[in-house]
Amino acid sequence: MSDIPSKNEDSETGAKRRLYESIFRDIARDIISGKLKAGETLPTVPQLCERFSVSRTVIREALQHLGSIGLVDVRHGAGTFVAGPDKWDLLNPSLLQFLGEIGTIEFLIDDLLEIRRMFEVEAVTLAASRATPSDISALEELVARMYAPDVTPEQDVELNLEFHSMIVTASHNRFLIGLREQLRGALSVMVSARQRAADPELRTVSNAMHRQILEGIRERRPDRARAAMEAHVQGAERTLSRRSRDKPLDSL
Amino acid sequence: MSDIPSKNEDSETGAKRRLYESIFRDIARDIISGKLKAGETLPTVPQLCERFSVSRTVIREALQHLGSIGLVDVRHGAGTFVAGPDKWDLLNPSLLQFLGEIGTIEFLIDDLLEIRRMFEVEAVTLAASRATPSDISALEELVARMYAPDVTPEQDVELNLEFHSMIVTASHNRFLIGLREQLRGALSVMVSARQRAADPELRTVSNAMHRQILEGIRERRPDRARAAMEAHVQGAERTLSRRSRDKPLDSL
DNA sequence: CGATATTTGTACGTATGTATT
DNA sequence: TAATACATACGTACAAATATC
Repeated sequence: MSDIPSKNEDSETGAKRRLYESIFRDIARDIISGKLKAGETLPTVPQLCERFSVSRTVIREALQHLGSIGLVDVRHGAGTFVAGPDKWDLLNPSLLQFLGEIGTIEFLIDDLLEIRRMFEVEAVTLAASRATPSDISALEELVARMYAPDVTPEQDVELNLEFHSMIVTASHNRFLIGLREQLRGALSVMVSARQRAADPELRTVSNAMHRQILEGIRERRPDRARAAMEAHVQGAERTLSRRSRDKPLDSL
Repeated sequence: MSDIPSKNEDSETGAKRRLYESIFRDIARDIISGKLKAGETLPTVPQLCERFSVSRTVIREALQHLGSIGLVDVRHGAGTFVAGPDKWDLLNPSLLQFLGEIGTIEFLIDDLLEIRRMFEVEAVTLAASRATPSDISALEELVARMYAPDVTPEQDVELNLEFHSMIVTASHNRFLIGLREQLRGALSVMVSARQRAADPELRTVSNAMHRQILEGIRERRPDRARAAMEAHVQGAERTLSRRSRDKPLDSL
């Protein structure tokens, strides 16, 4: 035991702290990419220990995480089995991130757009009847920043996510706020995808809509805020939806 | 080491398998009940090891779980701090169960009703445009069972939850289905509460509404299904809401 | 500011229990 | 029944973050 680094770092990606993570990612990759097929069994825990040169503790942790997002089914006494896509927990941010990195999320786009529409529209309806003065001034400040001329595309994505996040906060529904955390990864994937797919001029249109939404909230007119949000989300649907199109978007 | 039972069982409740669970529950109880106040520090890990006579592994697991539902904040190098209610993860089923057992969930009822309304209404709208013949026949069979004269209150709760669960399945939106799992605990709490609070005659009214919802789905009329679900959920809101009432419900 | 003590984090190896085959 | 495989818990060692003097 002499050449073990004092800090666990991946030489390529840098910044990896937990040993189980790289193992988790390795196996997850193989499952998502289809290299490991549903129903197959993984090697036994001692075999995995040897292959990855780690202790049972680490392998157990990796398998637990894989199990918690539905990629494998660990059965006491029997073995660890690869699970099919229907068992995957699509709400899990790390799984979504993998799907974005490795495979494709195209097959989820329409489901995502739907859930986004209902979530955002309901949130803004509540926000328009409940936002506090401090909620509103925070939103105003954010919208002002969106209008700045020197906003980079990355910043624009960030500001967009922040805008929608603030509206959920302003809904003052604690479950909605909890669900926002669950959906954060999914929404993030979509906002980025839209920006890649859309015209550069989109930002002007989008900002105008943000302002309308804000007006609806500020004037405490839930119907107006709701309608503005519906229009806004429909814009994303037009850009990204696969269901309502004949031709596929190859820019996605 | 002679009188240690070969299986970890709680003599009272029976069926407890993991050592960390009882510790987790002990501490969670003290936090939810207010015995431990926000900002206080828990004993150090070695102290907890001694107090509960278990190893670090077990204490660590208990603290991790407490942290994952937001009851404590474990800070590397500093200690473990009790978190305030605003940090609690209300979507977590075990936390909700605790709140039901120990404290009260009254303060959450209105938030719950709102989230339920939006969730159910949107789900049924999608279901009405997408339900497959097998979805529909499963719903029909379930509604028929609801009309049986000898349904116990417990069965009625179960059938209700199953009805709503099936509608989500029939929406064929994979994220909605994922969220259903997240919300299952919360919805369950509410359906039970309603049954306790409502008139016995409610079941007749409620069943009629279930039938209307089913009709809307079967006829592929999203608007009709949506309206029926809205009426149905408003019934629950009338029974349970605290926001729209002057007098508190003492039957809750 | 720096040295030191305290506290949590990670990983190891091992022993034993329990479910499945 | 026996063999296999996962599950739980223990104790230890060292690393890393924080607090304190």
